[in-house]
Amino acid sequence: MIGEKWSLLVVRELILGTSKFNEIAANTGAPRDILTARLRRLEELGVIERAEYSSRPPRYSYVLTKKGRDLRPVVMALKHWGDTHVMGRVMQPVYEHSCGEVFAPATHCAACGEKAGGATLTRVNP
Amino acid sequence: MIGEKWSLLVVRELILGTSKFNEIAANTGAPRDILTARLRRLEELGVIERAEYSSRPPRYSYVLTKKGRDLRPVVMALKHWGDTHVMGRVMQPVYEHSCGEVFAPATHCAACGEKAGGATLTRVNP
DNA sequence: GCCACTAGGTTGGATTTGCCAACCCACTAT
DNA sequence: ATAGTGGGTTGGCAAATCCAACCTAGTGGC
Repeated sequence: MIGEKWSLLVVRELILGTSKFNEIAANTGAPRDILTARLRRLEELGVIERAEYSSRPPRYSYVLTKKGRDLRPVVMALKHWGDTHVMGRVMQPVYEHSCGEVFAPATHCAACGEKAGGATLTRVNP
Repeated sequence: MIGEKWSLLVVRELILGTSKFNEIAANTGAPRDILTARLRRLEELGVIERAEYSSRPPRYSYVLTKKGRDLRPVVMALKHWGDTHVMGRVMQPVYEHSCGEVFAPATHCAACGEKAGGATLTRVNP
């Protein structure tokens, strides 16, 4: 669903607050025709919604649905991975947590709240 | 890097413990020639490693490097999203956390350890 | 009234990528 | 002798992508 080229980049842009067609095109580098196709597809999948913010001429802004917003952990985790393993330099922070520190994601167990590292997880039905 | 078609599915398989070419091909559904290209690419990117487990005839197993293993949070988050929003049914569990419960990922702040929800994050330099 | 510019696309044609079935080689097992 | 396994490679075709140019319907400047 979000594995097609450009789709997750579109979601990233919407998470970051971009909402207009041309901005998304510029920030992702996606060709405009492909971008149109992806936006339509993401809309029909219920990941994003199109809101008309002007009629005559018709102008639309794109926003995430709940389903789309729930992809934030995925994008955050991927960004963290990219910062750590791909970019050779420290990236400027994007989010700050309510504790006051720059936000970096850590995966915890939803049931107990403890950090979930390699050894704390065991496969079921191997 | 991992946005090409099949790449992240390959990583998923390796995370789940699959290591042989034919198994990866069967579990992902990727065409064999494309799979070959992806495996070579992931190897040169340092995400996976090829280990010869038999010479004459040469046979290889594929394993994740540290860089590749660090993608687990991404795959976990994506699986969680898919289970919640795409699959209409409850999936059989894959991991169990050391606390004894079925594992579901939750994103916390790496600095303070508190859960990181929508309102606890604020953008820096909007 | 004329020109340039913005926003959100659509179109045509070239290029790239992906898919599939078939084939290959070097073994092993029956 | 035959079939099966493992890890590929090859050729031909279909589909997706890319890019530049174009379109429509406005707005702003002079």
